[in-house]
Amino acid sequence: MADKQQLTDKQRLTLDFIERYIARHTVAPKLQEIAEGIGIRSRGVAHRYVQALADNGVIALDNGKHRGIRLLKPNPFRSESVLPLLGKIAAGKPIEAIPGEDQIDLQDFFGHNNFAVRVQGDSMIEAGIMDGDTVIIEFRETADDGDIVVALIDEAETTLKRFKRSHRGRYIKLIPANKDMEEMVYEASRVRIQGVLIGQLRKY
Amino acid sequence: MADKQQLTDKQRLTLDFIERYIARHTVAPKLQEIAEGIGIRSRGVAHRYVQALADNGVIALDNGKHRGIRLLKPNPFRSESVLPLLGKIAAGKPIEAIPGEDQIDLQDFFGHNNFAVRVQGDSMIEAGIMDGDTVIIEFRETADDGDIVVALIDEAETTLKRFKRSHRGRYIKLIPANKDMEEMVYEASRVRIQGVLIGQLRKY
DNA sequence: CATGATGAGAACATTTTGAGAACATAAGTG
DNA sequence: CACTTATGTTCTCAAAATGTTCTCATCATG
Repeated sequence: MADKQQLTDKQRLTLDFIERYIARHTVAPKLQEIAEGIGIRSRGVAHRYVQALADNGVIALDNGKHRGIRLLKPNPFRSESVLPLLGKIAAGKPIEAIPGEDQIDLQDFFGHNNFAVRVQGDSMIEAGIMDGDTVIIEFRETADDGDIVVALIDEAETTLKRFKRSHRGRYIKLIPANKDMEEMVYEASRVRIQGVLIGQLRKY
Repeated sequence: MADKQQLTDKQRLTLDFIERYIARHTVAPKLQEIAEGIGIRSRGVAHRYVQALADNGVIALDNGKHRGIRLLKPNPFRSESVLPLLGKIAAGKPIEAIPGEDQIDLQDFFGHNNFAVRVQGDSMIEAGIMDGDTVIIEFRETADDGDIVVALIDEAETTLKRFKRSHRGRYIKLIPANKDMEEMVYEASRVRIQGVLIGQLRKY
């Protein structure tokens, strides 16, 4: 039985790179990308390693096709959309799994009408949305009072604010979450909703 | 040819464009629009990609009809950990795919040693971490000064604070991000790092 | 010295991509 | 309806990108 143990260092590095690449991109890498990924320049050499892995039985090649590498074993780097949720912090005990609430699922973030926008500025800082954060927006043309929306004003300026109707819908208030800034009121016709905030995330 | 094939790069790009277009306009794009959207000039080439997608079964064509493309499946090729990042929203225009558009990849959140914790309390509110947020923690036993860590104090109490050594490492400061709260200093032996903050997210 | 792992890169084969002409049909207009 | 225009479809020609195979070279090791 062919085994990973029999691989040379570079072959293992190559396999590792391929697995990570697929986990990240969902498609296999090109030979050129593999070469760069393992620190060499030659496509030919990369191909030699790939061929060795195929001979070894850990991958299969779709002969001649671009990106024609398939993994034959489960990918240890595969992407998940759930994370273990280990309970509440500052609760006085070491962190432990809490029965009944055991996973956080980010599937909501990846709906088909969703997109991400990088936030600029501090206008929503009291809502915990800081400069540089990424917000997840669901594409919609309408919003309810209290929603945080991406609004296009006068077809010119885009902004992230809390949404509120006034004067029976003839006017729209866009309310920042920052006490140094003032809310703005526009005629409804000047404001177009581009999407509604459904999530926020930040990387450190 | 109706078999399930791997899509080529351009085919995937085409599918991606079509899905985004439909999400925004509710109708399918014309071939000319697809061509421009994926950066080519030839309607014929765009048609070739569309035909390939139809052969692959991810879309269906209303033969000959204008805008006669229907989506058949949720896109299995867009990674579940990737979202389009529309960065700057083009002034004066509806949100559109921007050439050179980037992606936000949540792959980082799903590492093997990561877990999620629900935050209780306001001790880190000035760092934009609010009550009810979920933080992503990488399991580690050590931290650098300035990291935000999950710390276990006296094997009894768990807390999320900014980490700082003092007195050459004999003491450890745990610093809240809330001016109403005070930083706390412990002997190093009383504090055990459980993990380091690498991300934060919130659902609305 | 013989051997094996490694790397560069040339040369070639095949796949993938692009342009655009030509035609057929759908959609719009009077 | 007749007519025009726009759009979808099919085709050929070509270029670019990628996979494959090869030779040559270096280095370490026994």
